[in-house]
Amino acid sequence: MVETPEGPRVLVVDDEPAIVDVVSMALRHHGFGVETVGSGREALDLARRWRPHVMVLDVMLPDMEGFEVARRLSAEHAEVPILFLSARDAPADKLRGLTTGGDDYVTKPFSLEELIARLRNILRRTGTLAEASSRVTFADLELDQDTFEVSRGGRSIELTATEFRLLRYLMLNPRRVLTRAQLLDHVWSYDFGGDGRVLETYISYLRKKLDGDGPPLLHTVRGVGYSLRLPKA
Amino acid sequence: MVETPEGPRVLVVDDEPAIVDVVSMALRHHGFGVETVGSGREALDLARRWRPHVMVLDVMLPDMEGFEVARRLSAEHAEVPILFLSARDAPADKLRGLTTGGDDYVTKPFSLEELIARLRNILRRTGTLAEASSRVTFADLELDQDTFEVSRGGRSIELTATEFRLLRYLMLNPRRVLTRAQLLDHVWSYDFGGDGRVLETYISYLRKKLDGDGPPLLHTVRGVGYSLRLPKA
DNA sequence: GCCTTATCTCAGCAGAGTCTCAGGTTCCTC
DNA sequence: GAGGAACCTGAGACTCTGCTGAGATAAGGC
Repeated sequence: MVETPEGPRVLVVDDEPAIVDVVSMALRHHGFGVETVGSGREALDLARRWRPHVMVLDVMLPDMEGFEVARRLSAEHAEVPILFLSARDAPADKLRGLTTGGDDYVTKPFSLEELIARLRNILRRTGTLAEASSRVTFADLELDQDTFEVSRGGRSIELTATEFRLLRYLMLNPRRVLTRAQLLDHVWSYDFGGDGRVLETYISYLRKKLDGDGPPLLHTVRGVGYSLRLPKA
Repeated sequence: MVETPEGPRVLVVDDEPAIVDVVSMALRHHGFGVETVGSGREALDLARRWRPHVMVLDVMLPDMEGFEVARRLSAEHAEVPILFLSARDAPADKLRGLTTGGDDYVTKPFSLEELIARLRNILRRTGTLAEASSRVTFADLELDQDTFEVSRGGRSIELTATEFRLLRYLMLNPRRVLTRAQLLDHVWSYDFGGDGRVLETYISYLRKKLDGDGPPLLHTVRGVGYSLRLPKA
């Protein structure tokens, strides 16, 4: 009844259909096998039967807290690493202790880039994902997804959180032209409804910080989007 | 009752007959199997019975929003990747999030080239279209739809957005003579009402950029249109 | 609560891109 | 070869996109 997916199995648990939809679609697109449920009870049930590699779990569910789901699974020695989704005002003390286990959390609203990066992190730590490296490079650019360090030609560069997400997404898709919509979708939070011109502002910031010395790597493709590539010699 | 088509099955959903006609004709001509309906209810019905590989779906339908159609199919685990058609002034926040899931959108008025290119993209991503490459070649011409790079004989060529669409259409139909009307329809938006002589201007631009060195590939067929072919030796 | 930092909005500017037009050229028909 | 139609192309106008600095707003740290 439940098909066997190709990639790692992810169980998404949230009672908001909008969130479930956008998250599960993005994950499937990235090659994960996805199942979704809307309550703690169903989550427990499917976790036992389907044995997911990781869960994306809202902390506020209609029937019980997400932490309770985690506690019960742990009690029956059916541990699953969990990426918690929390509201912005969730009790910080509970989220704190999470990053020590194999678990992690993101606060709503989050960007899909963020979610997927953290999910991969968890799977890497638990050994499900072979790909061990958290470092991405392009030309003389280096970016480490664990330490959040970025450097160009050995010179360290300080980036803000948004700048980092933007650069990471570009570096994960080198040379490909990414449209405005793709960038806004992946780098900004899924419910970002504002002016698309933020993007231009951040491109400008990034350029100032990393194209300052050396040949420009961040190119505008007029009428389409942006792309990370080496200037032709 | 519904015939089995050769190519990928596309379900076109729009309540404007003009759009449905022009789109479905273009798709059939490109080897797609096409069915059309004019409302959300019919779309859901046919999607369940006919199992299309992809849907072209207007966001504004008489009985429900296109997003609602997508949501319902998703809810019953009958996901179909969707290319949304939206009015230019559609709420940006809803269109956001589409490029993440495997879905995509074009805003009206669109060019058929654009539509077909994005459709192919979706089918490539979902694995329906075997042809994995985003690169098109003809003679010593190369064109990459992901990076928007074009080169002739290894020498890189810079094209503007319109020049690129025009060349892509020609390269996807090598040796065939494309009429003025076909070119205007596919490369410009379907309701382009302006002077048909733009086409000549752009052909001229293209010639200057890519027939500069090497034998001319872009040929005029007087009274009919243009064609991409090797000059006979 | 205050200060700092990050994020987003806005508006003006510069310039690329698109389209129109007109004069010149090529090709075909008779 | 003359005439006309189709086509080519350079120049210019207009549009529209993208860049950037400055300020408003929100978030985070002390």
